[in-house]
Amino acid sequence: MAKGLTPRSEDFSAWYNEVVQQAELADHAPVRGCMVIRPYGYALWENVRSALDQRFRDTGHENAYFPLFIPQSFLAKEAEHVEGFSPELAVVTIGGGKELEEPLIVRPTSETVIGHMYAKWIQSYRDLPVLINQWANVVRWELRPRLFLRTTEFLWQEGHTAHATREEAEEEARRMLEVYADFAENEAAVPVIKGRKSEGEKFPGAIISYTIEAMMGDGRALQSATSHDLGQNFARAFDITYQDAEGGVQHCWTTSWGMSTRFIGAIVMVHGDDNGLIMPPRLAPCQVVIVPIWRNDDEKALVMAAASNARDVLGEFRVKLDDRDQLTPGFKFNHWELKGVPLRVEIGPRDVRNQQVVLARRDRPGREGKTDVPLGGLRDGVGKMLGAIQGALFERAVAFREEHTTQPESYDELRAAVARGFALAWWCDSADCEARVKADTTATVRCIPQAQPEGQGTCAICGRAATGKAVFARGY
RNA sequence: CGGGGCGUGGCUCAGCCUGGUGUAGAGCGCCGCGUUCGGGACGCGGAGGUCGCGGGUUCAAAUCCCGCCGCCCCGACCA
Repeated sequence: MAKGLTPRSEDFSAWYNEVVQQAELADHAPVRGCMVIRPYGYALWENVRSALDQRFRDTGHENAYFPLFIPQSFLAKEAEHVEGFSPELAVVTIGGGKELEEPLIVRPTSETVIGHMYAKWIQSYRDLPVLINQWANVVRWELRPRLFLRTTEFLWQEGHTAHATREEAEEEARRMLEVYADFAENEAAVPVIKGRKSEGEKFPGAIISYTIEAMMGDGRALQSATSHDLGQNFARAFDITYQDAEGGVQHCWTTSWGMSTRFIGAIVMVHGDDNGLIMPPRLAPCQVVIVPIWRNDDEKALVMAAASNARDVLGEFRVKLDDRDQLTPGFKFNHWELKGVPLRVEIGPRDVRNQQVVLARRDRPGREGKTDVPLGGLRDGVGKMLGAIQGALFERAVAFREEHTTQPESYDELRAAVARGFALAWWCDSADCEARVKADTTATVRCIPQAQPEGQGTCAICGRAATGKAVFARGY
């Protein structure tokens, strides 16, 4: 076990805070609730960003940038929206030393400004659909901040689209949910449940909110991305209209969807172990670290030559040669394990003699994860093993989720189930039952999964006829 | 906002209860030199602190009293 790192089983929350800071992903900023994303954490975010951005482009979206400041009056135009966001707004009242005529909101999300602009830009059905994404920072004055999971300012992308018909908008919202799920599972190795938010949990101003929910290493759920069908709510509020082919004037149908730096927290909490982070290879800032081992200057020359050669051979991967000569190999092993580098290449005099290296997998601690690989097969071996680690992390996360998911029939069973993980339970879709669970257990309806079982049941809370199965869990 | 905890070198903390031990300590980290290096090395030398801030009590305050500020953790809110 890592020195100075609280075991996950002892205090998951302490483990999380320690690993985020010790692995140098992020640090607390001087302003409460704000964080500094350090280079290692930012590199991870950049990899998340590229993988998502490519998917957005592939689905026809373009990037743009809208302003940080929003006139206060804009927020008020959509009733649910203003009600939902008012408590957590940062408001600028002074600019250039003078009190502003109208206070400015620091954007908590951009539906309103973007809606305002879309109203200007959209005239005809020929202008539709508008498919825009922006990468930006937003500010929400949250009550209890936690690094990555809930910070006052955070980074995200927010997609905003406008369509001619309800069906198109609905299709877009669902498409982007698929994009998020594909990203989460295939890039981050984080298995997710696709579903719909309950009425009480949906985005302020949306008619339907879709979500992907992931299980963290303590059995709690994290909403990892959302995609909203906004119906015509914002189009009406901001007068986003178009003229159709028949000459009539119609309101657009809009969507919005986002994934944030919060997802970094999911990567940490899904894969990490008592030795620190485990980065999924496809997103890892550093995929392979080479640790040279020597006893004297002669060996050092020999080993360093082999090590830098190995680095060149592995040029297609994100590789680092740790040539710091004041640190022992054992220290470096632990250091890079804390940082979650998926694969380590050890090269010592013995390996140089044998024309081989030792590969050590981060996801299998100790000797069990080590294999000898001949130099000739290094490049292929590393490629294959990174793929194997990516797959193993996903499988492990799926297995963990299955182990911690139960299908309660009774209310007592449901209460027990949410204490240790997900409860997939029949639910009558009533807010009363949802509120009762929340009051008794702090768990909420995380989503109503797309994949619904055959047959029918009765609500595990009230016993009335259920409308479907829902995932109940404690969330972040 | 409710509950709990904490502010002392870069980090983690001891010292405070019962004021005075003389230049305020430790471990880790950091700097220099040397020996080491296949799972968190060691020796020697060194740098670094207005004890969160402001008052008060006292011959004397890190220590006692009052006020303030900040941070962390748990809950309500939330991506």
